[in-house]
Amino acid sequence: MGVRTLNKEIARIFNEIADFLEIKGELSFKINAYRRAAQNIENLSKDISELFKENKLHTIPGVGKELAEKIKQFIETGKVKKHEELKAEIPVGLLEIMRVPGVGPKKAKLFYEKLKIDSIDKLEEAARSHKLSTLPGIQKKTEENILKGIEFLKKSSGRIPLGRALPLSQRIIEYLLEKKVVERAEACGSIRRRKETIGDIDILGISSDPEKAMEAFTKMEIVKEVLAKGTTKSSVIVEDNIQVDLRIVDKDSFGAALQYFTGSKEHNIKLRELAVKKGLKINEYGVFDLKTDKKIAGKDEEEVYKAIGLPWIPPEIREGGEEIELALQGNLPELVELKDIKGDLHIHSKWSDGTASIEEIATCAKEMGLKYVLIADHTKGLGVAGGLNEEEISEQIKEIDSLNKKIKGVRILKGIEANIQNDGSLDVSDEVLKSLDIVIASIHHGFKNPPDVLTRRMLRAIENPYVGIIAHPTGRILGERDAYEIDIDEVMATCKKNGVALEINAYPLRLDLNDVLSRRAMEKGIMLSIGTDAHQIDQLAYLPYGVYVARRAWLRKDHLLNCMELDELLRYFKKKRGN
DNA sequence: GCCGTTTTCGGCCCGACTGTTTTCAGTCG
Repeated sequence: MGVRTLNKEIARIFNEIADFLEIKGELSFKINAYRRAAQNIENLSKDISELFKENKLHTIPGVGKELAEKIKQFIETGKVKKHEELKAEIPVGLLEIMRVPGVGPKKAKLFYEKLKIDSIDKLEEAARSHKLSTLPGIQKKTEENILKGIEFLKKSSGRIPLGRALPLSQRIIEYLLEKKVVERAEACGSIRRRKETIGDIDILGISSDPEKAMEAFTKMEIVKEVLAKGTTKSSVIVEDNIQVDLRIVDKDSFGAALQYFTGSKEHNIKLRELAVKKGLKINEYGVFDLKTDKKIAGKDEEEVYKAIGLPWIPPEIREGGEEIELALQGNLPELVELKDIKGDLHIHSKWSDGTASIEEIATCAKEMGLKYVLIADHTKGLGVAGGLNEEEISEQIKEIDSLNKKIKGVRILKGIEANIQNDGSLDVSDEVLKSLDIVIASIHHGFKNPPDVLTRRMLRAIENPYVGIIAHPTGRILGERDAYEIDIDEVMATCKKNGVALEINAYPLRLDLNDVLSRRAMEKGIMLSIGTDAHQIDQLAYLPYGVYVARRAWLRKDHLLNCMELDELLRYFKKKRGN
């Protein structure tokens, strides 16, 4: 199996084992052990097979003797014995049923044992014909809720990309502020942690009149359905079946609530364990002394972390990995910030399939406070995108030279997004590549090549001395296309050897490399490069999404090409080419 | 199933809401 999915696959199997064990009514601690290990494996920056080879599986938090054995089984045979046994014992349909909101392991088991329900269709049929309410503890209301839950599940498109959820949450917050029904509001949950996809939108607010806030929130134009409307909490469904929750808390508890609702769950559990050791208790209202029950913090987040002896931890790295241990030692890295970014290193103009002129791009970038932009249009191998031939590239270079004389304060860099062909060569001659400041190369076709062919193509491109950056290295598009099956570790090793950078493509549906792989690249000493891949002028605004990935990958500014000053950047690539 | 300057055995994070009850289990975040 290609390394790209191994960590995820093992995490998925452990989560599934946990689901099965829940149905069996196993001890919750055992179930949580599987879930904790799954979470840690998914966040692991290293490929798990590497740890296996080095006999270091036990260094993964939450992995002991038993789970290490199961990981070994999977790596060696592609299966986990216990998982297979559980699958034979319990129909997988029960896991599907548990995805219906309101149905957990207990109800799934009850429905299966009493009514032989092992699919969502059968569940729907049984609820409609009121067979469910013949069971103990189930009445009309539960049947109705289950039907609603099934409806929701069918309509919902799964997780929403951050690029959609974040702006939506910001619009809702602006609206609440404008209506003056909240004094302050923040999106929390995975939006605040800037995860690439979001389940639902959680907003936390302070208000002197919570009921008025609830009224305004549930009456928003975009609301399609009100799920619940209480005095301090309401839930609504807006366009595209996205659920939005608003909670109002006291000013004195805002920090504690923000911390609590930002998560992640794993991070919060570790935090609370640490608090208990210090004789404290954390909940969404504050930090309390266990003995006296006296509240000692809660107003803001800094205070909450400080109360348990920690510095404030950036939301992007609150995943329950090693951030708490490092914070305790005072060794948290200084994560890169948007203000550290000096340029956008991947932009298309109307010379190929973009819509903006180079002048418009440069002017906009200057307004954004950027010092440089890399124009990287497609090349002739990508006919559908109006890719440029050598002659056109030379003409574009002339235009950029003259624009650079005209526009001051921002430097337009000459680049190209060369197409990596089937044999790994580029569709542009070295002679032309030589005349450019920075060359990007990427794969745009033949994704389904066998993994070794794809990998070889990529390696050859990286070895081209003029190539500086590999764009969208895994080719995944959220909700549309999985990453291609390249051997990413071999790609990284070759990048390292040749001084080639890997891109964090900031286009919200790409975010490629993702957070986990960007971190792995950084740990291997590879430079990363943020590019918006903008095809329209307003898409230059995607730059922050690249920074979010970088922060989730624990990058500092010295890990990113974009944080170099212009002359430093140019020197870097001159040196790489050997002149 | 994991884990250890209190412990190699006995702990393991916290609270709200809902629907069903009549004190609570199940579900969720």
